[in-house]
Amino acid sequence: MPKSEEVHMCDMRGMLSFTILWLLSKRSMYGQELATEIGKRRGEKPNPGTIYPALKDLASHGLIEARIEGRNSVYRLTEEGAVSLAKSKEYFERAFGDILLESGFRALAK
Amino acid sequence: MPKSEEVHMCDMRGMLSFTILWLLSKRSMYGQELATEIGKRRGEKPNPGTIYPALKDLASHGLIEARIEGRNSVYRLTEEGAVSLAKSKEYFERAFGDILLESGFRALAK
DNA sequence: ATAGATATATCGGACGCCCAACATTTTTAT
DNA sequence: ATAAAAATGTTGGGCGTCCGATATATCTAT
Repeated sequence: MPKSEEVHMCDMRGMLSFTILWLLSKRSMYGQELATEIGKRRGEKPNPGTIYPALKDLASHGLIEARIEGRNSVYRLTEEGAVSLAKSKEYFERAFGDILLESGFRALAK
Repeated sequence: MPKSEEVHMCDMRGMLSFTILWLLSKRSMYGQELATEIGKRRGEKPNPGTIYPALKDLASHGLIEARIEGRNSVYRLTEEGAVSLAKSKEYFERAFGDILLESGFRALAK
């Protein structure tokens, strides 16, 4: 939460929450699914103590919503979450786009 | 500093330090130059209380080095810093590449 | 020489991420 | 029924980022 109020994310903190919102924009998932997906990107699966508080926080801000399904809490992106994600993506692209674009990565972007 | 020791960065924290290393890989700069450059990417220039501790920390880990020039401390990337940056870039590309690649951003990557 | 601008630096408090450890509940296998 | 596995959740401590406030030193005008 920078000074520009309404946007819950992101400064250079908030990358986990950003990733969660992005993943949920692809499809609804429950906690461990999310953790596994993040693990693929990071190399290591985040611990329960990392993922669940983040989900709780995002839900408390109305950016995601849970629906219980047996032993799973399946999360979906809310309208508000989609707006937040769009803004965060803008920020993210401006802040890191050129870093990502250089060198070997350019090839993948063809 | 994840569990994989030797790498000082990055998890999903460390984006500021990552950006600093990357900027210094382009050219040596002093603190306020770095802050201005980061400000272009972020929208707002980080405060002294953000930038200087980060520089101090990076220097204490041997990733950057200062040389005093009048009223400026000009920082340059060390060998060790270049190695750290390369690893961080790998991590970063794997963790966020596909997020950056989608939508409007793909056009810029031609 | 003095004033203002620029750069460096530290402090305190807040917050998001991170892990290891521990605890509980629910499903699945035996 | 009982054990194992899977998923959720909390706690405690540490770290990196972040800001606003405060302070000091150094250049640059006047």
